[in-house]
Amino acid sequence: MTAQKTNKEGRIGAQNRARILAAAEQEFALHGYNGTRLQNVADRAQLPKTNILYYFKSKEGLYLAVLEQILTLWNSAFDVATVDDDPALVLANYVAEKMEISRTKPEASKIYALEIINGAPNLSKFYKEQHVDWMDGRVALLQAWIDQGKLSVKDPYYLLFNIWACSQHYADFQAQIAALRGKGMDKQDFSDATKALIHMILSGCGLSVPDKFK
Amino acid sequence: MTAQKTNKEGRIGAQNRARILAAAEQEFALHGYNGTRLQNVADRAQLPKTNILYYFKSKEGLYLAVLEQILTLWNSAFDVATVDDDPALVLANYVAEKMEISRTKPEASKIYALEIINGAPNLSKFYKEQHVDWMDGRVALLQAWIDQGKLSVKDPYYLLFNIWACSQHYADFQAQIAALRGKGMDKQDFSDATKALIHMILSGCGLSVPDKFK
DNA sequence: ATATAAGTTGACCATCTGGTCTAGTTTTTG
DNA sequence: CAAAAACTAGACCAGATGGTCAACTTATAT
Repeated sequence: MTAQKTNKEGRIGAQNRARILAAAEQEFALHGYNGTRLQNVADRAQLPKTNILYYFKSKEGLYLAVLEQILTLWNSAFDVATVDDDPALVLANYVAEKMEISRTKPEASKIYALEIINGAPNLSKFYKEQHVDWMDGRVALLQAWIDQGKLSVKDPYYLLFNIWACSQHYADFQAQIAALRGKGMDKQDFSDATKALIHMILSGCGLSVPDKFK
Repeated sequence: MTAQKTNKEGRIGAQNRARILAAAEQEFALHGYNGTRLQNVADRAQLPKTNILYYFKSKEGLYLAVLEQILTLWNSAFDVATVDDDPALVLANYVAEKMEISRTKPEASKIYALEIINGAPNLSKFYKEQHVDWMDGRVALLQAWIDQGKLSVKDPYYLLFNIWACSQHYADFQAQIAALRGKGMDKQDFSDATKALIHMILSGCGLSVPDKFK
């Protein structure tokens, strides 16, 4: 071997990639995959369109990169909770985390929603299997709490679905929410909505709300 | 004036319109507005593409017709509930209605969700105003129940948002739900999910579940 | 310093797709 | 039975858009 391969990506490259990814996230969230124009992504990133194709092989490649970045957001303390933890605290924290993502990263939530609504054609088999494994583990944990009499729900699946549904709704449907309320949700509104949601979820499980979330 | 204008639409026309609308609903739900090809709608409706443009002036016209049809689904007994009605019964019925729509008309829910996620660019000003009026009225009703001590929630808005979020989730995210459960939701599963949701919603409001929904 | 890799850029193309045009056929109506 | 309206349908086009190409400039490493 002769000269060692350089890092294959200079500082400029890393910076531009990030710029493009951020711009693409906005555009995909706003217009969906098919509605997004590479030219618009380029304009938003203030780079010529050709550069996007230089860094990402194709529109699909760009989308997959955005999607991959989004999936890392889903990580949570709930992932590693055990049967010895307090269900009320764990669930309340999980809801609060989810709501915080909806507040700070609504674009990510929207892109994910669009992907699922369209039948998840671009989520890798690997991710799907991993997600099923995660779900199995969390359902088992919830079931253990149920068996211990710490949690009162019939089916753990529906509990998780409802948590996701409500928390993501505040990101995905923000246009409707703002229209119906007459104003957008500010930080305080999110705090109130989070408390309301935690109250509802925990009440439904026969748990009382920890002071921290009252 | 000479001959009176005929009905402007024969029997064939009405039938074809319905066929096209049904096909378009499927396609729009599956691929979104931009991802939908008129040719695919035509194939699904088993009609030549040109016919679609004949009955609906343009792709946008077709989409608007589909959307309009969908909005009529949203009508509910809750719309006309009064302060003298029983909150538990009214809310439980409302949730059950919403879940039934998710079960029987998931495409409609998906198209609506796609529309809102993208900022509701095609919902008419008229519809939006009407929706705000509806919301104001329903919020007032909920507030009246709260004032009477029949209902225990801090903010009626979040209650309604959470009801919509959960019920629509079972339609919009059916791909994810089926993947995580290992099988799709059948009628019995929907019945269970509906009971779980009603239990959660009513618990969160300090209401007990009517026998009918247990 | 200079060679090599990384990054930039405008010109250009192939294809796809919504929509038009025209010419015809069927249905309805008086 | 005509005449008019409703409906069918293939051929075709204009514009948009993802993507390629080749030439160029800048950065990096020895």
